[in-house]
Amino acid sequence: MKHKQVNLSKNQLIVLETIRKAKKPLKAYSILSSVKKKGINAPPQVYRALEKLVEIGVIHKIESKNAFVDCKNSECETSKATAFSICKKCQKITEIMNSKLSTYLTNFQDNTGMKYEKYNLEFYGLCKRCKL
Amino acid sequence: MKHKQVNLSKNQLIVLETIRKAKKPLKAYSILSSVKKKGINAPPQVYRALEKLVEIGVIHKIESKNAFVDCKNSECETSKATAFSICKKCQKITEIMNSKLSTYLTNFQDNTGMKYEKYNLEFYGLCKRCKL
DNA sequence: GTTATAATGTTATATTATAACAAGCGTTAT
DNA sequence: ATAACGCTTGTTATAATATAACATTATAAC
Repeated sequence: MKHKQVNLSKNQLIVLETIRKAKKPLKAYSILSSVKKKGINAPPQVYRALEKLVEIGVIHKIESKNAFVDCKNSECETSKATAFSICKKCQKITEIMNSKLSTYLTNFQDNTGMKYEKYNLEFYGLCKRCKL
Repeated sequence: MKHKQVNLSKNQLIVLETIRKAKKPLKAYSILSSVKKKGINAPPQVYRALEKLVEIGVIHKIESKNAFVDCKNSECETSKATAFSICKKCQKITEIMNSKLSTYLTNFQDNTGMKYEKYNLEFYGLCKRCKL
């Protein structure tokens, strides 16, 4: 399943391309400084684009870092079920795509009677390289 | 198992008590304004206390809200394995204590070779009351 | 008691995010 | 065609969150 086809605005496309080209999660103000030359001048323009892109699921926010990555998961139509691993040392962030995990969490029910619609999971640790 | 016994400083105790008395997660600056009358004057004093309290696991940070709650889980010695449910409507936040979930996540291994030491999971949805 | 070390206090500022309003733009009702 | 409306984008200003840098005070080591 491909990403939902949406007509993205000019600013949304610029921000999305910037995030896609980056090798690591980008912060909003870092995006802003990258796109000033393309006519995006002010924070609200970036934050609005980010909000829309998160909403449609083509990017995700790493909450504990206030940073944004593009979604590598072609199954991911919306940002409803996200999981990341974050290396505490090199800060490398990887989206975890594991269908057993997502099935488990999507179906998780506790005893409070709450209906979960969305989750975000962030694992921290040392990546393969940094473990050495 | 009880919380690790640590000698908390005066500021740490004041901040902890403030969070414990609150019925919902508190933001750092809201804590600051509550504790000004007790001699805590500036953000770094609050943030340092919060950092220590998170480290020893007596409070947790709700990353997607930048807010802090006290840990209700007597098993929770450090903030290594945390899960919350967040009502999108009333913002009520509850710590999920479910040993099957925590066992599952603590033992989770993906194929990247990363050793996970810690995780934080946040579920969003509608609580029992707000569903009606 | 003096020196080193760590903890706390203070000032200033950096970083992240949004409110509020203005300008543009497409739709449609006349 | 154009006025009136709603929606998106641009702009200015400021709010909210967090930390750097340095000063002071307390604690420990000798």
